[in-house]
Formats: sequence, C-alpha cells, structure tokens
Amino acid sequence: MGRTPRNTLSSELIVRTAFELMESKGTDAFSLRGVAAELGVGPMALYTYFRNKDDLYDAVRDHLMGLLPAVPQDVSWPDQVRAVCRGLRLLMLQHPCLAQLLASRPLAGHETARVAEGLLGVLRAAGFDPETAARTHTTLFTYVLGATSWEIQMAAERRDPEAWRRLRTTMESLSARDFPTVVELAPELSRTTGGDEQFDYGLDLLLEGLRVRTPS
Amino acid sequence: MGRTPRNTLSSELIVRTAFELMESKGTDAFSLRGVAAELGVGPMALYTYFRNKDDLYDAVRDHLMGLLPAVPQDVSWPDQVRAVCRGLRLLMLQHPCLAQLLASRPLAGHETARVAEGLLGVLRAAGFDPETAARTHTTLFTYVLGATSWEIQMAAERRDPEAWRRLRTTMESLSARDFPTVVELAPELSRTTGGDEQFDYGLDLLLEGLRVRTPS
DNA sequence: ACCTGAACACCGTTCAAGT
DNA sequence: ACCTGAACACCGTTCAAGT
Repeated sequence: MGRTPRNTLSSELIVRTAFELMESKGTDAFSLRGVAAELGVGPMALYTYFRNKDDLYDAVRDHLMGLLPAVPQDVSWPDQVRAVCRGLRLLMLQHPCLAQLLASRPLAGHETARVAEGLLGVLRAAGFDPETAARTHTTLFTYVLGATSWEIQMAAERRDPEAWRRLRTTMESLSARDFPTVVELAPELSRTTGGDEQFDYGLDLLLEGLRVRTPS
Repeated sequence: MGRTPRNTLSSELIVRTAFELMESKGTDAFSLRGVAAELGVGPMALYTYFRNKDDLYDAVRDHLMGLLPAVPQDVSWPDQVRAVCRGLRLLMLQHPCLAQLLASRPLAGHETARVAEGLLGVLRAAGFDPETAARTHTTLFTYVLGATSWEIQMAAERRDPEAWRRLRTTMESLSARDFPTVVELAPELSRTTGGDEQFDYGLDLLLEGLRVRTPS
C-alpha cells in the first residue's frame, strides 16, 4: 500500500513485510508479488535481496526462530528440557506460519545450531554421552514439531464450521463393528487433539524414558 | 499421454494417476492440469469427481493409508505398538508424498479411525484407561509424523549436492564460542538426523515412559 | 451425468534494460 | 548496485455450453 521511497528497501524490511502478510492473510495466500505490492515495488525488486521464494521463506523462519527464549539456568535439567520444548511450541502457536515453515523445509545450519545449542548443553551437563545427547535432542525436536503442527491443524479444522461439521458427521457414522474402540473412545480422542495437557503428557513420557537412562 | 477413451474416467483412475505423478515428479510439481494432461482430458473433467485440489489430495492420502499393515496379534503389546509405528514410518519413507500429505492437512474422519483403531485397541487391551489410551495414541502418532517428516527432509537435503554443501559450510563455520556444544557434537548430530536407530531410540523412550504407567 | 473450451485472476522467474 | 517492465510458462477455478 504505502509507496516506499527509493533506496529504502532492505532485507529486514522485506522479511518484516513478508512475515506480517503471512500472519494476516495466512501462509497459503502468501506470494512474492503480494509482498512487492505491499511495499509498492515491482516483483523483481525482491530478487536483489533474495535468490528466490524459498530463500525468503528461510529468512522469515530465521527471524522467528530468533524469538526463542533462552534456557532458564536455575532449575533442574528435566525442567530445562521442558522449558525449551514448551518455548518452541508456544512460538509455533503464536505464529502458525512458523509451524508450516518448519515442516516444509529443513533448517539452515545456523538455525539448527541456535535450537540445538541450548538443549545439547543441558543434556551434556546432565552427564549424557555425545551420541545420547544428540539422539535425545533430535527426538525432542521432532516430537515438538509433529505434536504442535498436528495441534495447529486440528484447531484450524475446528474453526472452519463446514470442515468441522463434515468431520463430526464422519466420526458419528463410523461402524461400531469395524471401529469399536474408536467409537467407544470418540469423546476422549476429540479431547486429546491438542492443548497444554496433551503436549505435556507426551513430553513427560519422553522425560520418564530418559530418566531411566540418566547417568549417575 | 495415452489418450483415454470416453467414459473410462473414474475416481480410482484419477487417484492412481495423481499418485503416480506425485511419486515420479515430486509432490511440489504436482498439478491438476498435469493429471488431466496425463489422462488426455481437459482440466475440468476432474471436477466431476473431485470438488477441488484438496479433495483430490485427501483421496490420494486415503488410498495410501489403506496400505498400512494390520496389527500383529501374536506379540506383546509394546511390540504391537512398535509394529504399528514402524509400519507408518516405512509407508512414509516408501512414499514421501504421504509425509507431505499428512503434514499439510488434518485427516478425514475415517482415516483417523483406520489409524487409531489398531493402536487404541492394543492400548485398551493392555489395560490403559480411555483417556490415557487416547493421549498415548495422539502422542505416538505425532511423534511418528514429526520424526519421519524430518528424516525425509534431511535425506532430501543430502541428496541435493548444492544444498548439502551449503549446510556443511555453515556448520563448519560456526563459532565455537557461540555454539560450543554444537561444534563439539557436530558428527553425532549429523549421524542422528534419521535412520532406523534414531527412530527406535525415540520410540523406546516413549515406550519406557509408558511402561512406568502400565496398569497391573 | 460427464466433459469441453474459453476466460479470469493469479503465480515464480528470466531476460534485457535502465539508473 | 538497485530496480523496472514486458514476457514466459505455468497455476486452480468459474462459467456457459455441449452431449
């Protein structure tokens, strides 16, 4: 909208505009041409700062990952792990586009480093050997990614009245012969598609399994 | 390519063609117009069978989920859980488009039922109460989803020489002051981005946590 | 019902050109 | 270097029409 004066374009401004458009219009509706229009420039102006659309995606994701809170230092290591995982989940919930950006392309090296450093440090300090620390980090990260992505999608489904109605109808029409347990547990299943409690349940399972392997 | 004779179009044929195109050309390059061209019909012919592109996506995903193996009945319940989770992961690895289809949109009701029924039955038979069974199912499913999606993306990154070179360069240029643990554990981190061992490690953590809560 | 053909309102990206 | 403008090769989907 607001026509930008010449020579005021910058990577930061483009990233911020792209991010705002993703937040307001949804990640799917996002386009390079939309960003350019918002900035009052031609689509090709962006190519001075980014090699292509994916490059801009990476930059937006990088910007969001920078908002991750630091690891608290005055609590036990399981609580530190909990804090890191919850922090990533909350950031994804606050900015649903982050979930899509994380799910669609692998992290650039420095982003991996930023996420990994805190968690790896905690695990090493707790006495885990290098391989176990690395394996545990990947397990925790992929759990947060999968659980939160799923949660966000189910929440979106519930907000769309038409889709939600279809889902309810299908679930209610399920044959109790073919799917006895699903029919019996339908209320519980619909209650466990997301939420703090569900997330913490899975996280605690992992931490409990980890406790068994805790070095002296 | 092969011009299809009139009146031989069907949902099944369209789904199969769409699936084959996703497998051969990659999910990103997939388009309705591509499917139509492959079938030798106009793009609009598909709209007789599917309401829109997402509808076709759902049908392809549904078709793939039908390939999930049955739950083995002659082993302990933890081994049954393991079999179900490994089965879903293997299906995703064999058909990477499934990973993208699962990550991008929530399951239709009957698909949820098909995945959930086996696992929920196992957990109920093991003596878990309805809520714990439902929570555990969601936890396991989202873990498999997150871990395997991540694994597939990292594997793709390694196959692309240019992207892989950039990633290595970034990791090697990381400051040992800012990221001491990442620099120290770089070899372990790169070894734990995927593979059977990594997947089973996380799965075992969850099962171990579950064992603690096993009802008598 | 099943399918066509033209059209609409978009895309990301290349290329040549301007400053 | 920074940005424009025209063009290319696509998209999903609507609409009116044919059988």
